[in-house]
Amino acid sequence: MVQIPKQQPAPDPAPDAPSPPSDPEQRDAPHPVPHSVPTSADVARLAGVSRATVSYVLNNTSAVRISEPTRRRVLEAAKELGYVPHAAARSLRAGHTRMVLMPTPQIPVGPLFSQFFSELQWALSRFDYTVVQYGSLGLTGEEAARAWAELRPVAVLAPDATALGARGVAVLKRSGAKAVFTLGPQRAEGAHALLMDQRLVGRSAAEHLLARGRRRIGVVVPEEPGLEPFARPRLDGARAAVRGAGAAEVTELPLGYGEASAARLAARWRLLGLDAVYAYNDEYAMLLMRALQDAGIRVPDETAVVGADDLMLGRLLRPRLSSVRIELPSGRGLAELVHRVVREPGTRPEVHDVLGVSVVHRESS
Amino acid sequence: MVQIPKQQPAPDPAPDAPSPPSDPEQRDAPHPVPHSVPTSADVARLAGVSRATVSYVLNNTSAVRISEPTRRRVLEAAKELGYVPHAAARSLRAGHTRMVLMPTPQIPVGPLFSQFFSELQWALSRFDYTVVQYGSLGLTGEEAARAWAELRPVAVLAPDATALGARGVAVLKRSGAKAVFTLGPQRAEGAHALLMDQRLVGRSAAEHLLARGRRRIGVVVPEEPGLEPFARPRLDGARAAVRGAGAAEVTELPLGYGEASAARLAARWRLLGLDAVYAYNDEYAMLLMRALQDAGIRVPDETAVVGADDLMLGRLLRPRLSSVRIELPSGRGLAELVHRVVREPGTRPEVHDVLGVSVVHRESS
DNA sequence: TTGAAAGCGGTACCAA
DNA sequence: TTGGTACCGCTTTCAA
Repeated sequence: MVQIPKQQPAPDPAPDAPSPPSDPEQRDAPHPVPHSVPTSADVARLAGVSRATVSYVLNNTSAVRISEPTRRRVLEAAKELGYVPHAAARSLRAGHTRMVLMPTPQIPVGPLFSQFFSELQWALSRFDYTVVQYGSLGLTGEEAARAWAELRPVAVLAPDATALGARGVAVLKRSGAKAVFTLGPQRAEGAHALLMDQRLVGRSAAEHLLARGRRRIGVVVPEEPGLEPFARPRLDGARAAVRGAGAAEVTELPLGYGEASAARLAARWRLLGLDAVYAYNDEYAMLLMRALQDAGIRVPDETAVVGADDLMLGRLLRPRLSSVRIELPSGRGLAELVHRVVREPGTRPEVHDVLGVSVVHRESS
Repeated sequence: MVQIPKQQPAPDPAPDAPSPPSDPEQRDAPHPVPHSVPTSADVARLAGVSRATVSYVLNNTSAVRISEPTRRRVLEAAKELGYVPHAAARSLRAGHTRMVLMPTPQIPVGPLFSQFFSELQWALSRFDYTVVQYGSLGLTGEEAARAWAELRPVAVLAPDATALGARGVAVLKRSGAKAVFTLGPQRAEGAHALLMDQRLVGRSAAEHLLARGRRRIGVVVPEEPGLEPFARPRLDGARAAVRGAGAAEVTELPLGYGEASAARLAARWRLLGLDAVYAYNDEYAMLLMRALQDAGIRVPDETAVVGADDLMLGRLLRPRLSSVRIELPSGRGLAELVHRVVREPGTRPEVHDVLGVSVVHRESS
């Protein structure tokens, strides 16, 4: 094992002596003194100035000019003590934060969304916002909202699987949030929405299959819980597309993410009498396509297969997997939108339809 | 395009107006006021009690018994106002937080780590910690540490691609962090480490190939930046394994994540004279294996292929992909460790080697 | 150019 | 059982 060099906790540098008689259990500390955290008062003391001056210097307050020598003394003192301002104290005083809170999505996100989120984060930080992801873990809409509201974020971007309801939105707004957005397949009353209408995905896939002359279309619905907010609308979208086309129909196909489940489905495939399948996304599509082939079903001759997300890996199977390519909005655009709403909190909630879809036709369909 | 129901922003369902009958100088508000955020003082006023009492009731303070009628009045007032406590104020007063800060990893994480993280988050919340992911975006170790320290987290779990140095660790500790962990392939002076030694992965893969009688082993190193902290040690691990075996050698193979790059590599494959390749992870392995097959190289006869991460998708190719299965520690275990260190901040930094690896032999090797 | 002091929203001690 | 009040760390008038 690696050797850990010994570590001696620095002795309390500022003995805080002037503590009034009222400093009882502060002394409960055992041996290795927990070394109290330096405050701006400590910096002031060390630099021989007032706390006000420290604040002026450290914030480059433009309304006040501090002499160069003083400035330098303060800066040195701060560095010497390793002073770091206390964000909570600051925002308490300021009466607002620059925090954009984004509850952690409950379901594992793919590379597409990761990329989008990372871009968004970067763009928001250009506007001087601090992006924080907060795990809410199984709290219902309103409870979750209350937990988030305690942090007094200036904006909340909620992946709406959390089912933030109208109530939740209200809680957040009352707590001072200037902008509340949902971000996903559903929307919430009172909140702005970046609506990612998953029906478009299913619709697009189904239309593609119809255009290829297929009529009896299966739609895979993952059995994994948590995927439902995505899977259900995709199925609905496919249904809607087919409804417009005469003599075509949709069959719902539950499928678990594993070879066994796929094999089971493939085994009864011919009984289903389908000539095409849209398989939720590329992973399920790859899984199913392989199982079909193993069961002797010819793709795409007997059954066409199409997935979604246009993963690179889908191109590696033979036949290459057709897929619905999904495009999310630019993080930059969303950041600007958030910024605008924050500055004009009055604006009525808008719904932005942000999902771009297009079919990438390859060999499987 | 699916029609988005034309959006009429529902008239504010709760017309904020009806401030309760008893609401004294709250009336300073002009028109449809931005309606200032209710504080515990507002609750106290509405309930006709002191702020202290409000605090007692809302926190179920056990040292103090509040009469049932008072209790109820306070609770009602709080609900009526939609009161949510201000976390910053609370922690300012308390002198500490229960926040566990986890800087967002810079590189996209796979399902393995996502799962681990989600479990960890859940387990920490059982200990009443609040897990927060904070995007630091391109700050160097010490700057990043300062930014994190402003939040005064009680613990920091840093995916160490952020290169949190000894300095960064010191900054965090001075700011009051009781536990600082790195979490990944490297470690930092002064911090506890959950060392995920990636060399094990490469070593394991190479040993497997050697055991299968292969001698001239290629190791794929992704060209994507950001993967280096993982890729480099994996390569080193493979080198180390081979060094022990006589007459074997390792060839480094840069590869970009795309078919073109893979095809290029495959085209010159026979010139390389390799009889096996360990391809960083399953995605790169799948990519390369397909390219090799397309170039007429027989897998595993001519060249054995092994990946890592044991993705489900790897089982769908033919031959099925052999892979190094990686096991991360249980989130529960780590949560307990964090909790322990928080309670005993004196404990010297320990290095825990947490990566479990095992080869899953399938058909590609 | 600098300092004194009020106060942001809670909590917890002490008195009533 | 309740209320008064002194803080926590920081910013920002207002005076000096």
